[in-house]
Amino acid sequence: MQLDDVDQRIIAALLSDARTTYAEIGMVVSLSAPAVKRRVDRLRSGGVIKGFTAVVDPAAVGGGTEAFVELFCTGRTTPAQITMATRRHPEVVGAYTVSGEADALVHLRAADISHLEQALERLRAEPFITSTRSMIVLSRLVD
Amino acid sequence: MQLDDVDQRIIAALLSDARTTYAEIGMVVSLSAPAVKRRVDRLRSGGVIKGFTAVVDPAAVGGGTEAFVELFCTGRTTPAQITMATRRHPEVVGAYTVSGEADALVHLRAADISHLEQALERLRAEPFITSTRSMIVLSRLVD
DNA sequence: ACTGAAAACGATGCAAC
DNA sequence: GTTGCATCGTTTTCAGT
Repeated sequence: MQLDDVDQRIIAALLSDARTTYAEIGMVVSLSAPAVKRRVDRLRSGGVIKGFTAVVDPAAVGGGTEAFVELFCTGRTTPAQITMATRRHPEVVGAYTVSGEADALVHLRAADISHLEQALERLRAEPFITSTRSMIVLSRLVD
Repeated sequence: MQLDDVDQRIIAALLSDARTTYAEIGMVVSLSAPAVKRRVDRLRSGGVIKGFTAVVDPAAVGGGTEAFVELFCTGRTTPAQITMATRRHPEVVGAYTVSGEADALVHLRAADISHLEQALERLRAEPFITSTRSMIVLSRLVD
């Protein structure tokens, strides 16, 4: 999908505040509110904008303890398998297949250390996982 | 800050769609629109809701190639130093101090491999970094 | 916390460039 | 093909109860 400069600026506006009104965005990009809405609609149906969400403090909503876990899997493990498995665990907020020693990297978010330990234990019980290496997040510097 | 069950459901509604109208949320949680707005205002000023943002396809906006980089730092490196340094690089979308072998984990997002390589090179030039270990993201399974 | 009114916003059709 | 204007229905917001 083709994005011109106006689209980029509309996206930038929505990234910084998804509840900005179309008229307000229009002021910035020199377009009328309906024109902005049409572009946003096009961006949404084109898959560029997937949706709008709130940015919530993880600590306030029971996700104050995080970890990144490297997964080492058996030879014939497919990405689809890892996807299915990780989706079953509500603590998983991100999962990626990666190059390097590990096969996958999983981002976990739990209420506290014991919850994290429990989630990790559950994750490690997946049959295709041979071993894991955990990095517990001590502090979030950038996000 | 104290969150009751209604607050949680309001947050859940806004997480799934930040542009949901207060009236619509009110239908779900059995409250009038003004009552919902007052709670959202309270959650915002209380820091639970930090803002609202669009969910954009990274590939469409010049961030289709990602990597997680483990940072190994010199003995007297402070988290503040790492924060300052990583903030200077626009490709850094996340940075965390972690337990384990590495001192920090940095999440990079670049347009393509060569852009990623360039960003990594720039990052590695930071004086307090002794070495790095990169995991290039092959596919995003969950996010 | 609800109700009601005024102002602002969102959505759609139609004409124009 | 995209924009702008006008319109109508809805939503937000602030008062008062």
